[in-house]
Amino acid sequence: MIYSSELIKGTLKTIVLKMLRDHGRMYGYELTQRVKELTSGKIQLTEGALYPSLHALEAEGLLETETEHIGKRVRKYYRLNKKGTAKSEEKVNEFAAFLDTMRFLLDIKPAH
Amino acid sequence: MIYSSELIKGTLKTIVLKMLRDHGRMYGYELTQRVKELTSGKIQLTEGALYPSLHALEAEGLLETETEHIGKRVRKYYRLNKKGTAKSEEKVNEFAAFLDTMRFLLDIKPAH
DNA sequence: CAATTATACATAACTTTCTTATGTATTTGT
DNA sequence: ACAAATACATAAGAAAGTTATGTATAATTG
Repeated sequence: MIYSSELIKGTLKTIVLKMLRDHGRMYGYELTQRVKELTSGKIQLTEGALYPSLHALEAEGLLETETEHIGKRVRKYYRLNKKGTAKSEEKVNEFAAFLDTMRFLLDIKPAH
Repeated sequence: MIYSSELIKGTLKTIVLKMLRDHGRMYGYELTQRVKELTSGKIQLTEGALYPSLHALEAEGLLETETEHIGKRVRKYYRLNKKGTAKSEEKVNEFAAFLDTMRFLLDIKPAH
């Protein structure tokens, strides 16, 4: 089952920031693949959502970029800066608290 | 802390369907208050989101309504029908699975 | 007892954040 | 050779909220 996209909505930036915190520098396509792998295909980031989101995070001053040439192809790597690292922690913590509240509200049993 | 609204986005219908499954019939304002209470104010449903959402659920054939007059004021009660009850269970289960996936992806420790 | 706050509904304009579609181009696998 | 995968980007449209506004009645409080 791929989650209905309305659930993903609002969590994309959090996912990206966490992935970058864990893996150091990453490029867009890599992010889509890594998340797909880690979730057994249950969460699939679309490029139409991801690239604008990366641009937005960069514009917010959370990411640094470096471009690399792989053969004739261009690859754009993103990396968290200090502000981005702090934001990443903040976002994940906020989401964790949200999870807790929702688990209580919806009476969801903790996953063993 | 009130959760940034982007997180709530996509969960409103799930919350409403679950509340109705637990409490039987409820009216809109009551829903806002009940959710606020249960979450210690951390989730506050706005009327601008809730009423259209209730109308949509009704249009989807998941809810039955009855109007009651309290003094001179009108109150519109909503109740799950059979289809709505099934949908409520489905939505909560889907959200529970999503939570699990996100907990893994974001490496969030289970709450106590 | 006048004024504020709470109760109770509804809708419209706007914003955010996705999806879907489209475009370009290179590299790899069959 | 052709298809699929890699790799970026943007634009049109949809979904689902927020904020603002509107209408009323009931309860509370200085």
